[in-house]
Amino acid sequence: MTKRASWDEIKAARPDSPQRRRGYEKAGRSIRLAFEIRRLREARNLSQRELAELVGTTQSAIARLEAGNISPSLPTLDRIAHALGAELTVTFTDLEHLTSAG
Amino acid sequence: MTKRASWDEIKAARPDSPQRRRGYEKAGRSIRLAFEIRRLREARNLSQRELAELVGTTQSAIARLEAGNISPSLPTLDRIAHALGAELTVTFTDLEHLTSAG
DNA sequence: CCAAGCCATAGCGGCGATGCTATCGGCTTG
DNA sequence: CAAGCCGATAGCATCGCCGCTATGGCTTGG
Repeated sequence: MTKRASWDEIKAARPDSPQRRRGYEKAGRSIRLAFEIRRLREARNLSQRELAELVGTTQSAIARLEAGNISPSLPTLDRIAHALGAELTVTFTDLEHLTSAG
Repeated sequence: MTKRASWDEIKAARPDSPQRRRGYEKAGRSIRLAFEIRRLREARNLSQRELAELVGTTQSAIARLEAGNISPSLPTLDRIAHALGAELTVTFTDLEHLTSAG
């Protein structure tokens, strides 16, 4: 059975391999996160070195994150968030129930 | 200079190394994300194998994620979200401006 | 019983993120 | 100029996630 409803359409509408989106989406989010980290850090008047100490790493690691060229792991983001007095939130937003394909 | 305000207190109040929190926080979020993925997948009436195909991976990889024992990477979560018609959101919530230290 | 589909798990190789050291240029302060 | 702090970057080792194959247990249906 498996009444897949309109999911077969979605499958068909898939333009190219999912891997294509990888670099794209990933880069955008990384840059945004990098900005967020820097923003919060400077709001606290912390240097990269000081934040690194709070997080439990080194200055170079923080600089690398703020460069935005990589996709940080959730544990790393979590530790940084806590060190900055913030909270990391990761959520899935269901787009199907909103648009209902209309 | 660097008027660090009450941040020296936070430093001092830090009970143990940041690495201690690692496994703790990480596990909680991983389990929640695992649940979310499974919930969305079943809402679409997709098997692990079908979702794997949409994502561009294998059934075992999906099962591994839904097991919740690991901390998925953001690129992986992103691809899964898209395959499920959802959107991944990662944000920092600033807790300082809310509490203002009492 | 046998076949087919579902999910869980183990093992292995590859690769990206992380931790670390060291270095460099810029800026400020004596 | 010398000293000190700042941030960026390179190089390297290690760790963890990921992709993949293969297997086993479980249920459903002939």
